[in-house]
Amino acid sequence: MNTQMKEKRQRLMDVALELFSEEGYHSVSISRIAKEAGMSKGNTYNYFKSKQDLLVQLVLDGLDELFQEFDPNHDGVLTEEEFYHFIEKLFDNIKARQPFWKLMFSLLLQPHILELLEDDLEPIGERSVGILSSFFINNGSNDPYTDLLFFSSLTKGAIMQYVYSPESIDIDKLKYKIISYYKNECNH
Amino acid sequence: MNTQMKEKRQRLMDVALELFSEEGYHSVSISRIAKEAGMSKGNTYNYFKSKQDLLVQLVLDGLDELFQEFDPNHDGVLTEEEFYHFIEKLFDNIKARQPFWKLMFSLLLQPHILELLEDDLEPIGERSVGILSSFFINNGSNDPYTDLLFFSSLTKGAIMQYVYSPESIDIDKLKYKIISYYKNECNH
Amino acid sequence: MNTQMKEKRQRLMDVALELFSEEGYHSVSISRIAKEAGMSKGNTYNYFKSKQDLLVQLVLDGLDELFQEFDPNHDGVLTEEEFYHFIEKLFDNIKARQPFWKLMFSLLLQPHILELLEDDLEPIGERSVGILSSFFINNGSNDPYTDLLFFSSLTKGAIMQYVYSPESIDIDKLKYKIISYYKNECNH
Amino acid sequence: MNTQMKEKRQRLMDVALELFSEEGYHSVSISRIAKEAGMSKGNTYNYFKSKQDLLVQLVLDGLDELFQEFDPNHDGVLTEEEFYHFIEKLFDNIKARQPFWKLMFSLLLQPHILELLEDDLEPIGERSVGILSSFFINNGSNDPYTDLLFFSSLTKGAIMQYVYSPESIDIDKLKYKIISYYKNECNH
DNA sequence: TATGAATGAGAGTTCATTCAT
DNA sequence: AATGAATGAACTCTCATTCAT
Repeated sequence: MNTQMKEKRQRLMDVALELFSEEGYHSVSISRIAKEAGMSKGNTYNYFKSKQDLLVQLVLDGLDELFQEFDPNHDGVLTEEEFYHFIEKLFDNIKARQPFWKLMFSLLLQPHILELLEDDLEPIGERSVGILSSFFINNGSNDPYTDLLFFSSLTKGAIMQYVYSPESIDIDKLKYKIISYYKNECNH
Repeated sequence: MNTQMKEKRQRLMDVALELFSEEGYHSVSISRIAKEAGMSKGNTYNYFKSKQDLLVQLVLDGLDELFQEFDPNHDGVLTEEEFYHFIEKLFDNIKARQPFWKLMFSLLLQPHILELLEDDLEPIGERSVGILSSFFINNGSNDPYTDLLFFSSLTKGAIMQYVYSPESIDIDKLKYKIISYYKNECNH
Repeated sequence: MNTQMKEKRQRLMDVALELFSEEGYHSVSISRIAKEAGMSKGNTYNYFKSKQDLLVQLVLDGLDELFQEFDPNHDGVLTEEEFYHFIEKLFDNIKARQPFWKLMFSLLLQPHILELLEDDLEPIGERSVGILSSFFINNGSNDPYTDLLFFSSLTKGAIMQYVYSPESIDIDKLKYKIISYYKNECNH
Repeated sequence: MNTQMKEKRQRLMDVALELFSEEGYHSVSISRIAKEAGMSKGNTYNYFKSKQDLLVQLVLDGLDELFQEFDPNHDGVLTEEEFYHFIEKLFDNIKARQPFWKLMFSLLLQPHILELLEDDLEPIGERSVGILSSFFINNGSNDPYTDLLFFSSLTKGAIMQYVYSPESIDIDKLKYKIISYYKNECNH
C-alpha cells in the first residue's frame, strides 16, 4: 500500500471516527463517509471490506495509538510516581482524543458489536488488571480487586462524563481530585 | 385499556427493553420485537405510535419507577445517613433493573436519541445536582462542584462496569468501598 | 333496515362524501370516516361491504338524487324554455351539491374506479345525449353531435372550475353568459 | 448524467406518466413503476428522490414542453389571428400529449397534491389570465372576466372530455366550432 | 349491532454491497 | 484504483379487512 492509499485510508478513518462518535454507527452511511472523505462509495471497499470492518479497524488503530502512549515498555511494575503519571497521561489522552473515547464507550454498551473486538481487547484488559493490581498490593491494599474496581469506576465514569458533555465538566479539577485521593495516605 | 391489553403492552415493553439494552436501539427492528412478543408487526402500532415512542415510553416508565423509589418527598436536604442510604438503594436498583440502566447508559452515548428525552431528564439532573451539592457543602466541602463530579464519576463508572459485565464485578464490595470512602473522615 | 341504521348509513355517506371530495379517495381511511361519523371502524362493515362499495354507493345515491331533480318525466322532448330551465337547475345543483360534483369529477379522471360505475352511468349518458341532440336538431342544428360536444364542454368546464375553486368564480355570470349564448339567434 | 442514464430517467418518467394518468397517483406504487421500467425499486431513488419528486418532475417537464410550444416570446398582446392560432395549437397539443393532460386534470381535482405545484403553476395561470383578458378587452368585451371564464370553461371541458374518452370525441369538429364561435361577429 | 385488537399485505424509503465500466 | 448505477433485503409504518367479544 503506497503513501497515497495510506492517506486515503486514514482520511476515511478520520471521517468515520468523527461521524460514528457524533451520530452513532448505525446512523452514518457508507456513502456519507465516502462523500465527506472526498471519494466514491464503491471505492471505500478497496480500503475496508465492509462497514463493520471499518469500525473494527478504527478501534484497533485507536487502541494501537493508545498502546504506543501507554506501553511503559518495562517490567509491569508501577511505582507510585508512575501511577500518578499514568493518570495524568490518561486524562491528557481523553482530552486529545475525545472522539475515539466517545466511540469506545458507545460500543461498550453494545455487546454485539463489541464481541468482534473481544480478542483484541482481552489482553489489554488482563494486562492492565495485572499491573494495577500489583500496584495496589504493593501499596498495602488488602483487597486489590475492589481497589481496582474503584479505580476503574472512577476513571470510566470521569471519561464518560467528559466525552458526553466536555463543556460542562472541569476535567482538570476532577483529575487533581482523583490524584490527590490516591496521594492521601488515609487510603493506604 | 383492559387487563389483557395492559399485559400485552407490558410484554412489548419488556421485550423491547431486553432487546434494546442488549443489542441497541437501531439494531432491533419492530418486527423482531413483535415476533418475540408473539404478535404481528402491525399490531404493535396499536400500542405505541412509533418505534421512537416505544423507546420514550420505556425510558419514562423506567424513570417513574425510579422516582417512586427515590423521591424522598422531603425538603431536598440530605443527612449523612440518608446519603449512605441513597447509595445503598441506588446499587440495589441497578442490580434489580440492570436492563433499564444498560439502556439508559447506551442512550447517554447517543446524543441524537437522547435529545428526545432531554425535557424529561433535565429536571431530574438539576434536582440531583442541587441536593448533592448542598450535601457536600453541609459536610464541609470547599469545592462542591468537583466533589459532585467525583461522586457521579464513581457511581456512573460503577454502574457502567456492572451493566456491561455483571458476572465479573462484585458490585457489593464496590458499593461498600464507596460508602466507606465517604464515611472516612479524611474526606471531610 | 330500521330508521336508526338508515341514519347511521347516511351519516357515514355524508362524512365520506365530504372527506373523499376534499382529500381524495385514497387519502382517507375507513377509520377516519368511522371516527368522524362517530362509530367504530369495524361497524362500518355492517353498512358497506368494503371501502370501494362505500364509494360506489355514494355515487349511485348522488346520481339518484340528481335523477329525482332532473328527470323531466316527459317524453324526452325539450322545449327551448325547458332547456334554459335545465341549465338553471344544473347550476343550482352544482352550487348546492358541490362535494358530490367534486367527487364525480375526480373519479372521471380515474377510469379504473369509474369502471365500477359504468353500468349505472351509461344509460344516463345515453339518455342525455338523445334528449339534447333532439333539442339541437329541433332548433335547426345541422351538426347536433358537435353542438352537443360544445354544450357539454361548456358545462363540464364550468362545473370543474367551480368545484375546484368556487370562491374565485362568479358562477352566476357564467351561467347567464351560457344561457344568453343559446338565446342569441346568431347561433341558430 | 450520461446518455444511458438520461434514457432510463426518461423511461421512468414515461412509465410513470402513463400509469399515473391511467390509474391515479396514489394507486400506482414505485415498485410497479420500477418493474414496468425494467429496474429495481431501489434504483428509482437514484433518479428521483421520492415518489412525489417523480410526480413534480413529470409535471414540470410537461409544463416546460408546453412553454416551448406556446411561449410566443412576444409582448403579451394577442391579435385575433394569434388567438385562433393559440386554440389550434392547444388542441394539437392535447391530442399529441394526452397522458400529460390527463394527469394534469386529475391533479387539478386533488388539491392536496396540487399544492406541491402551486408555486410553479401560479405564474402560468396569471400570465394566461392577463393575456386573454387583454385580448377580450381589445375585442370590445365589456365583461372580460366572464368572457375569460366562458373561454376557459369551453377549453377545459373540451380537454376533459377528450382525455377521458378520446375515441368517442371528434375533437377537431369541436375545435372548429369553438374557433368559429369566436370568429362570429355576434360575439363582438 | 358494535367494538377495536389483530392480521397481513403492501406502501415508500434506505443502504450495505456488488459490479460493469 | 475509482466510479456510481444497480440490486435486494430490510426498515418503519399504514390500512382495509376480519373476528372474538
